[in-house]
Amino acid sequence: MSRILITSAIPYINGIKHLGNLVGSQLPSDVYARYARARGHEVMHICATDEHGTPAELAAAKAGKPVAEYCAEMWAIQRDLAEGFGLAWDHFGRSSSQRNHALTQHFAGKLAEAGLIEEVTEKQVYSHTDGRFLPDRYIEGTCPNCGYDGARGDQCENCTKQLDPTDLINPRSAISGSTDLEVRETKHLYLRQSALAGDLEAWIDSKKDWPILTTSIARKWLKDGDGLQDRGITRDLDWGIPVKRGSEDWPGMEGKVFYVWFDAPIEYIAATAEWADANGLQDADWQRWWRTDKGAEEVKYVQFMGKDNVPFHTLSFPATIIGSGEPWKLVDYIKSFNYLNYQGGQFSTSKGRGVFMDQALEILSADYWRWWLLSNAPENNDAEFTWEVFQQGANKDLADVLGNFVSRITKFCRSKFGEAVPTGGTYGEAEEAVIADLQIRLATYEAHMESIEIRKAAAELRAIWVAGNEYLQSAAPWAVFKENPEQAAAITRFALNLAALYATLSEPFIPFASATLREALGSGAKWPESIAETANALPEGHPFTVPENLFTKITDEQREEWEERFAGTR
RNA sequence: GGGCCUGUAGCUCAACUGGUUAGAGCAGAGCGCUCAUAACGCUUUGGUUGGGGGUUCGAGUCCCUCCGGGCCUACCA
Repeated sequence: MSRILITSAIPYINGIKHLGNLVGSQLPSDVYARYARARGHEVMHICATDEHGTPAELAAAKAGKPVAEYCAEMWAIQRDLAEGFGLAWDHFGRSSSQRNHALTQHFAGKLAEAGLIEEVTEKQVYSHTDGRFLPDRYIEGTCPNCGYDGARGDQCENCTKQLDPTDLINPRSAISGSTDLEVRETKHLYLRQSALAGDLEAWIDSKKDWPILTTSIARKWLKDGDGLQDRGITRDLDWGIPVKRGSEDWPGMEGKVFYVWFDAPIEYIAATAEWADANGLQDADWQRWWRTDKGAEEVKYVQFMGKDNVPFHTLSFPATIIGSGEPWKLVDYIKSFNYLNYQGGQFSTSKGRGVFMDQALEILSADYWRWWLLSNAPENNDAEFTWEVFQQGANKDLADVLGNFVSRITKFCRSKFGEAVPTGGTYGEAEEAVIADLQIRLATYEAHMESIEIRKAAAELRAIWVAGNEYLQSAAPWAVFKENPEQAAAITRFALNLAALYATLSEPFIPFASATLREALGSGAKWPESIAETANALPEGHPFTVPENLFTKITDEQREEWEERFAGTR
């Protein structure tokens, strides 16, 4: 048994996440964490909200609330939705926590000591009307290249030309529309990532088994143009972590905060400290996950994220860790995901396009979403959600293959033998063959889970479900019963034990249905050492109840209604 | 513009470092079963692997080129 630290990319605070966000990090990390726990590993599964930055301030302003209050409310909403989806992390933290304040300031101090922080005076656009500096993206105007009026300060969406805000003709604030702008000088801290480029490249090169999506993005940033660029790690904002050197003030940086991408990944560590605090534990209890001098050397650390997050996790955060000169844990494996598209376009938070977590739970229970999203996870390519494919997949896999298997065997048993595992008869060749087949499939399933091949694991799990229907069909206890009730009893007993096995094996993907099934059968959750031993896990005479149908089918009427309902914007 | 990924049956995807007649699931067709959520099982029809060229004894896999889709490009996060 080993110790596995698992983090999911932390969702931004400014709204409810859509299914694309969910399948890109939180859902696969949950499957992996549940699997690792089931196998008996000691697991720390961490997530949090990412709360700082301009969009959070704007969203709070739009909601008419102080930003701290807004974030607290949104954190609670996201926590509840995560619970609704069965996302079982050990702690769901907040990047605005005191723990993260202290750690972020600590890292900045260490980086400064190591000579990796540079102070740079630069010019930035300030909006008098908005009372704030504007990020390049929040400045709009006419593109000097193509004349498009909606060009942003970083790039023109129309002609794709890279721009500088001062290039724009008639620049205005994208927030208020105000043209009362001025260019001001402001001082910021830069992390000298360029000085660490060699270390980072060697480290990336040593990761032979990482997804190509992960390493190719990292290499692109390392090699492109002049190589890895230094990165500004401070901003002129109110909401954020005040810039300090450890616990000391930082002269000249008063009133500034750290950039959200500097403090967000540090929250993985801070959230683990928050976990210790919340559970009345000591610093040593979280440090054994994160400090290689305090036990974390033996920890396997796995991160889950969408591809847009990869540069920060392969380069910026490791630069912070390595640059600190302290023995912090570096990630061992980064699992990255492509995007899930919605009905031929993109999911979009800003445009309200697609299905959002709260809406998804309103219309169906979490397992439908978990199963379909995970068995179609965008691992090697962007994937596509359409209502028709979703309906087909969920109905076939969950209702017909798994749900109906449980239904047919429990109801058959009830009608012929009553609601207890029947006694009599013995297992023979047919059962041995199923055991042998499932033993191989189990090994394949475990191998896919361990290499975090989510789609393949799901396909193998489905094949394990199918084996139950195949067995029943060929063993035909309903026919055998007429001639040889003892033999029919053995067949039924074997099939009931398969159902119990399925409850255990399916738990990482569909925890709610798995729990329902375990409760109905009165079965345990212990991961099987061998299939043979599970064939009698439910002993003769063991009472059970027939569960409600685990999954009802999505009807054509429902599908059409939802297709209509979610066609526009929320 | 640059970089990366990608194009395989009607649909969604497989195919370890190039190696025998390119495989699954869904959808379609036929048969069977009647325990079950009109569910299940068996059989079966679908592919010049986007086009063209090249390397090789051998190419879905490597190279060139053309066509299509997607992402990233560092101050949204």
